[in-house]
Amino acid sequence: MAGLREDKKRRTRQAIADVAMRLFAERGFEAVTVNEIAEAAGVVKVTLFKYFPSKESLVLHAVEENLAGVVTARPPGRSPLRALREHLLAFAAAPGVVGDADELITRMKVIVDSPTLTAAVNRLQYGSRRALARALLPGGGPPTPCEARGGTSPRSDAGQGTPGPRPRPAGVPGGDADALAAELAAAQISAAVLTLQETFFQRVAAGMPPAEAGRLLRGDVDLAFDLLENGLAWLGERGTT
Amino acid sequence: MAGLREDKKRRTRQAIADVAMRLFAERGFEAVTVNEIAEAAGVVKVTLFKYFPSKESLVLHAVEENLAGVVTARPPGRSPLRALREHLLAFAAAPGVVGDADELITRMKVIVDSPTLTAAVNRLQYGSRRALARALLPGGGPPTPCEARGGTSPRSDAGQGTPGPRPRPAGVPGGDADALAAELAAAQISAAVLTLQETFFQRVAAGMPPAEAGRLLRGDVDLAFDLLENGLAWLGERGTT
DNA sequence: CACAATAAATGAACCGGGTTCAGATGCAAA
DNA sequence: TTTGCATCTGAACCCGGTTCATTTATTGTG
Repeated sequence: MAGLREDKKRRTRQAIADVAMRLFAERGFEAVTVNEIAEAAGVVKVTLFKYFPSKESLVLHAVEENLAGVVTARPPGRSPLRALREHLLAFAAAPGVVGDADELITRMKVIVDSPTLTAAVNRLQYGSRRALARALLPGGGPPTPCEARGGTSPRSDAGQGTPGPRPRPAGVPGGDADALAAELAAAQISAAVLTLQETFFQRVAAGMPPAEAGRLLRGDVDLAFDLLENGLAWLGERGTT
Repeated sequence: MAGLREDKKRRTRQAIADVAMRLFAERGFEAVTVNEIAEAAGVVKVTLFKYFPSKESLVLHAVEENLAGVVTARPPGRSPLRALREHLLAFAAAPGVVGDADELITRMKVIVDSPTLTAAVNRLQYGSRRALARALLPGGGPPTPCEARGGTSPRSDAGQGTPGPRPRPAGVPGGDADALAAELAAAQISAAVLTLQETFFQRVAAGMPPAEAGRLLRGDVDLAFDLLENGLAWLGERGTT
């Protein structure tokens, strides 16, 4: 109970992560081998892999967004998009919530500078995207308080403009069209969020203080969600042409 | 010119690719080692890697979409979204354009069944997305008839004028908002296209004949691009929710 | 306090993807 | 035929990651 053991484990884990970040910051992610990290941390490779499942996880262990949770946990009556927008705005208001600023900066620098890590971030996003798709489906969000029952049935063609997934593909059961629409929406949303993250990361990695980057992020979030809500029809008539 | 050498190279390459696909189809991508492939193809590992840069490229050597090209090559007056939609519809009309159907089916089965390969497809999409972002920027598409500026690099223009989307984030130079809007649009578009590809892949991998899958794809493309153009505002009022 | 039971760390071998290098082989032009 | 060059080969190597048997603690119990 005293946790003399637990404590040592915690400290070992922290030591590994710290020395890894230090080496990555000095020489770049790809130029450091896990053996070096382990040796510098006073352990052996196999021990390192007992604490972290992969080399990438040494950097990304804390970097994960779960959009699906935000959607399923939203208060009743709030649209998924609005919930997500507010979630991101909240993050923008307090970007340094985890760890201190300097460490955040170096971490983002390391990520942005390493193709392996950016690819890994992409991969994480892929997972969160599929979860989001399920959360967007009526039956998908398990413990959602609102919304009792959802037929696989159609959406109400709510008048204005050209709303949602209108023309049901012929010959496909309704559920499939719904599922595809949810998948497409999730893909668009998480792609937009990833882009916001990247922009934020790059600003911070370039030396901008997190608070300032957060302020800029606020505007970017609004831009992104306006695009998501209103569509890209403007793409035809760009200003300068 | 006779190319006795070239010919042998071509046949060797084809032999490697063929035997690799056969083994992958039999036992799955991850369960086959490159050594096995090389041996079965009558070469050695090093030779294999001279023909294909990676194990993944044995499957994905032909699978690549270039959306940026479609956008920059569009006829004048056509919006990028319309050009892309028509490009995908054209593909849907003739899905078996490359290779024969059976080979297409097994290849997609292999891809869909392998997490490594789906991740690789994702990674490819990341590349094409950044190219698309550049193509969507006014100065980005080099051979665009209109606005043939010789702008070398992205960052040059301090353009003024109303950006596509409405509210310019305060305190941000115009070029950045434009760039971000292009990046966001590209992210949304290529995410949607990837989703369409995945749906198509999965249908074909499940045994649906490519022509039939193409027919379904047509409806999906329209759904996806309607969503892209008109936005996701409908997400709030899902039908029977 | 001593003594198991248990958890964790170690070293060393192994695997698979990918690269490097010196040397063998063989087409091709002179 | 000779020379030159591209290609193939074998074998060693690197790195991320895993397996396994063994050792070294820590903890809970008699």
